[in-house]
Amino acid sequence: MDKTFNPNNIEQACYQQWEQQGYFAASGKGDPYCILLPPPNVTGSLHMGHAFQHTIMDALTRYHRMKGDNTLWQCGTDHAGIATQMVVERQLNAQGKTRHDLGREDFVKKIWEWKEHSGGTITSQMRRMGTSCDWTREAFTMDDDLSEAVKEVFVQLFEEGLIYRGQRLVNWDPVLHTAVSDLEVLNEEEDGFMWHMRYPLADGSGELVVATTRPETMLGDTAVAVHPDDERYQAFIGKQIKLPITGRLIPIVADDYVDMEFGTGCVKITPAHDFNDYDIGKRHDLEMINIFTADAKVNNNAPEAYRGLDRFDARKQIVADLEAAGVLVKVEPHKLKVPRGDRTGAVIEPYLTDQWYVAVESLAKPAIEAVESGEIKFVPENWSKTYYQWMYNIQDWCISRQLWWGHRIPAWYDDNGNVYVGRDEAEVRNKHNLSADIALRQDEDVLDTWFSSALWPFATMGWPEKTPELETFVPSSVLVTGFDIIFFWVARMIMMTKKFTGKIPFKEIYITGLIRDEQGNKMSKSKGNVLDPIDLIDGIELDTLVEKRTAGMMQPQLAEKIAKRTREQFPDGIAAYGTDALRFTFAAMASTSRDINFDMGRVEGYRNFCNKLWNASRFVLMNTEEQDTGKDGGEMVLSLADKWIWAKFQQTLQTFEQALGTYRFDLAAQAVYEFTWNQFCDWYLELAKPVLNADSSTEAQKRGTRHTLVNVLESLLRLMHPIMPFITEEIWQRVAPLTSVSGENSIMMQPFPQFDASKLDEAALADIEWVKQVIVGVRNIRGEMDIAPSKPLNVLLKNATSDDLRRSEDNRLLLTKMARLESMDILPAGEKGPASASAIVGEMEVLIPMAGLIDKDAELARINKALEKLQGDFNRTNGKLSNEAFVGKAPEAVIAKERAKLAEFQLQIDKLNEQKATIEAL
RNA sequence: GGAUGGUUAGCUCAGUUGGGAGAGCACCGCCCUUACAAGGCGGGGGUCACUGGUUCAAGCCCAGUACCAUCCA
Repeated sequence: MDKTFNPNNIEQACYQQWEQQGYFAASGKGDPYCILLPPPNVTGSLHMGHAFQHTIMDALTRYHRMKGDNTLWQCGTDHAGIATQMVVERQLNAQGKTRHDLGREDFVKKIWEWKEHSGGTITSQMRRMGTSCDWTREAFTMDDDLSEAVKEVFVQLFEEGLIYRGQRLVNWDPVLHTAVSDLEVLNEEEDGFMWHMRYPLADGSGELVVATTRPETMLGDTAVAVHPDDERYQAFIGKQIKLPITGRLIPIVADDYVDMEFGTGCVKITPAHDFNDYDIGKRHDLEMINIFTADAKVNNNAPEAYRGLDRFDARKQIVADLEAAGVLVKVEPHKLKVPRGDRTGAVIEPYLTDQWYVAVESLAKPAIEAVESGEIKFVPENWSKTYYQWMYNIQDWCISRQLWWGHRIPAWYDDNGNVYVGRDEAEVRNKHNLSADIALRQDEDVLDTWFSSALWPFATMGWPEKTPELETFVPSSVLVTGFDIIFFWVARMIMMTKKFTGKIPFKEIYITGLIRDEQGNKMSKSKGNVLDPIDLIDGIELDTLVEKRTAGMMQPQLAEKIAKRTREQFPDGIAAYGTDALRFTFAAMASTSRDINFDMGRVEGYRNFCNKLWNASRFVLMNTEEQDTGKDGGEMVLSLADKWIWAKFQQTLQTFEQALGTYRFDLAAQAVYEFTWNQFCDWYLELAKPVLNADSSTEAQKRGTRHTLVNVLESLLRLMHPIMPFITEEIWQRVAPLTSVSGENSIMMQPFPQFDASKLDEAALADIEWVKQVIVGVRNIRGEMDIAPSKPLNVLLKNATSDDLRRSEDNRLLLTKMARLESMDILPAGEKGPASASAIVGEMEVLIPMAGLIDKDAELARINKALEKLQGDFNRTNGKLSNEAFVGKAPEAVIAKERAKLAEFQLQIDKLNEQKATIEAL
């Protein structure tokens, strides 16, 4: 084995081996355990959030596979309508072309080509992460079978009247020329203005001043509204306004939507371009005047002077004209929420169009019940509130998109505008008796991406066919995902799966935190703070990293700043930490918090941890390979340390499994880290050395310790495997032959360690605790008294109890080696001993005579410091115990504990005082 | 405006029915001791955001305040 752990030598070959052996497929035996991969965008690449969630899913998958469950991790990718279409469109734009130059058919063909080309990016990156999903079942939302499912669902919902077509106000992206859902619109506060304009009454008897953030929409105003209780405007209600510029007559209506406090208390109403106004328009039966084209330019419903103007140019022009007409009262700076498309950043225009909708109310009900009844559980539980909040206020879902990439809506129109829905044109003709000479054309639109991903839990299992997978793996066990798609995806999966299978899609929903940069900022291209998980695995040179972060930016002016920051943050680029270290980092950071600030220091720390494990394994192998490890029998005597490390391992195993059961990967990671480094490496290996090296050890003792070394390590590797698959496999391959394990020749197919209560040896735990205390006590004095580690010491044990005597005798060799003792003698009872530096272990004192070794003042200072602390502890505890209220009301056990503490403090204080006196007398 | 979460060591974070404040990294001192300097041994460092309340006892429970963050309108 190399002296340092070198991850890239082992990972890839290891993975290929697993995949070729078909280890990732469900075994067909045991309880079903299934995880659905939230399908990543097919043309995307793996980001830190994916890497994080995939680590968790893989840890769960590997754990359950090793536990003997029939484990399936169903993977696949999403066609991601808008996102993918935009990627390919941008490529075309770079060549000076648009998708319209190609036409729909060729453009879609281009996207498929691009999908073939880049579709493997995510999956190959996933392989680098070590994900053990069943690639033979990999699905794609636009695959034929999944497309069939989409059609089937659409048709069935339509036939039940749950899908309908209607004209509504939608969020229109004027760049993409498509409707987008509420969830795809970001409302951010921006600086704008509030224009106050004077609207004269038609009869010339007065005027109203309305305030608006969008003066250009006045071209489509069809009313002015005031609050019915507003005393200022009572006389105006029912009168008419003569709109400036267009001269149209519009009514003044009363509606309690109007906020009397806001602006002037008069609101202009533009039903065709504002959601609130739309509702008011409906209530008052107002005319809806659409004044924009699909590009958000002024259309022919407006006066000629403005036609063809972009909406923002039109705004300038209108404001100027209003000013010229003397009806502009004032302009104030104003902060307002501006809706922008999450893809394009374009200001979203509320726009009247024909769209397809899913009536969700009847679907939402069972979906809400599934969570309320506890059939589906959110982890952490709190997220259910977010879910309810949305579900209780759920709106019909606009599912049509004016895109070319996606599942085309299975609806056909004849020349009279009749619409027919069916699985294909033939079915439609057949069903509706439409002869071949009647021209039908299919709807041009495609379905929202989330429509198909909502079917993921059952469509990937073969629905609408009745497959065994559908029977076995629906519901799946747990969905691991981010809170950002609870609405987009999680809720919709629950609705659709309930509707079409009658079952829930998953029993638990584990909501992970969001990975942010070390300062808590969201990672984004424009901030230039993205990390590519693969770069953490393989490492990357500074220049390459800078180039990567600044290439292809939407806002090139930021490039310089990003380059500078990157050079500051990573002056030497990023080291190659390997997959296991990265995975361990993710696990260790997976606490309950909703934001996870990614800290490079942690990755480095866990890379070191890998190295530690590697070297500990080297040590074990050096001492066991080609030696008798007792795997074929032979007499074995287990030392106290051997029994102790087995006991510690049981505790660790328990903690680990408990943590995993509650999705506390951070606690699980901490448990293995602590055991491996602080117990196994720091203590057990050191305690094992004397046994292995001493001439006094019997062959049975050596065999026992070798056996323990290999077998604890082998068990530990299996314990860690779900989190760190590669390094554990690599080491296991060398360690396993030294043990008597059987079965498949890969750690990932081995059983997970089983808790063994008989190995939880309490006596061994207590005894080694004592040994550690003695050793640490001596080291302590060495460290603080500047005694060279190499200097052997004579120690005296004072006031030793029978337990102390037994323990000191039984562990003489260990104590001598590990505390580096020249001698260890027992002070006869009652004897004071020489002036010494001392360590207290229970009732016993470990004395290191000062003569020639220890400075009087230094030891006095040390004692005083300890006394000070002890006195503080004593006073606090004493205060409690002298408080009648405490003694009267606190539980017995707590009082007893406090009394014991007090006695302990007193004992130590006495001993220290005694030492102090002795030393002072020198 | 409504909702949710956060505020603990220099940094990133744990703290599980309320009962002696923890980890990793960073920092300081000493060590190339035959697994590991990506290491070993030892050490320093915290009015647990603030104010009040409940309690014998509060980082933890309750109320309020401040700041930060996210979601919804």
